[in-house]
Amino acid sequence: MTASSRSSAAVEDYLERILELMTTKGYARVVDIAASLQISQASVTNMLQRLDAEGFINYEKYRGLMLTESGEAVARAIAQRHELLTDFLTLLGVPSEVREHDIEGIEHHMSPSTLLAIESLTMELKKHPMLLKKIQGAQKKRRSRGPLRSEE
Amino acid sequence: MTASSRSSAAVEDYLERILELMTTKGYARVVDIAASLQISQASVTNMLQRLDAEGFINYEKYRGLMLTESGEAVARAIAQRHELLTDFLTLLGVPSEVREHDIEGIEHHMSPSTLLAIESLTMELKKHPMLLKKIQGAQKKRRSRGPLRSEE
DNA sequence: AAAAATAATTAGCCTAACCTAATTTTTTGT
DNA sequence: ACAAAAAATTAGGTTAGGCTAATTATTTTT
Ligand SMILES: [Mn+2]
Ligand SMILES: [Mn+2]
Ligand SMILES: [Mn+2]
Ligand SMILES: [Mn+2]
Repeated sequence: MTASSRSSAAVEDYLERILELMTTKGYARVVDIAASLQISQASVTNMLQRLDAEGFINYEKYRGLMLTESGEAVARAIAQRHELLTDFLTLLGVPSEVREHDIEGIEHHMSPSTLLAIESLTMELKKHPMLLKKIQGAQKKRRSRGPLRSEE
Repeated sequence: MTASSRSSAAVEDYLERILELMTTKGYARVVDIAASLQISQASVTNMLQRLDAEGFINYEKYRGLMLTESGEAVARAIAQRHELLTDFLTLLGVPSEVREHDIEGIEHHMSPSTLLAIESLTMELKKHPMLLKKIQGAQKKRRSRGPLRSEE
């Protein structure tokens, strides 16, 4: 922890994706990150310079990047948070595309307290499959009956 | 629904707060909105012009504003979404300050599917107080034992 | 060893949301 | 009715995080 402290949503998304690319492909070039985040290469270059300046990666022009110790730790925490949320919403039966889209947004706004609560809840729900069935059933019903609004 | 369609987080927060002020105080002046959102009056004026242009409010310079039919409908939906999340996280025992802070962020990133799932879950959880006790208990334990990290 | 293709960088713009300072309008107190 | 205070607006920034087009560096193909 050298300086700043609070990371933006964008920084978190970059770090998360870099770690994922490193893990799955073994490297994370500008062009890979750009494709994966659906962002221009120019924007990626720009952010990499910033991540380097903030000590999350070691970055050498044209030569590539490595996560620093600190950067990797942060990235792993971000990935874990994302996984917990995936776990939770999957359990509830949220369809995977919308689920992942929502998680990409909400993950940046969850404090440790809230995450802990959801973790406890997730663990408990896994022990009660009947309850989960009921919850999923309730959704189907309400989805088919009224699409939105009303009841006031 | 005149034109654009997707509202930003900022727009949603303004509409939500305007409705709340209207409800609790009977009016929402620039100065009230500014104080409530902790934002400068200049920024509020700016946003009000935009909300008027987008058809969410009727706004007359120096004279005040009213939510349009459409603006009020949107604001009510936003408020309801916020309430659902408050209900849910309260049930889980997330402390109120952190809870409200988190909700202010995440509420803008939840699709109808996810909200429906959480609504079903919340209803079900309310029927099982023992389960809630267990969840809250689990959090206390993990909070006191390891503050963060480790276990790998 | 070139030439061509691919990857990366730089330069210059853009927009959303904020801000402060200055100005104008409205409301309030005497 | 007028001065003072409060509220609102305008003018002119700033910052984050995107973009495209042009340029430069690296890698691959012939
Ligand atoms: Mn994300
Ligand atoms: Mn994520
Ligand atoms: Mn909010
Ligand atoms: Mn809210």
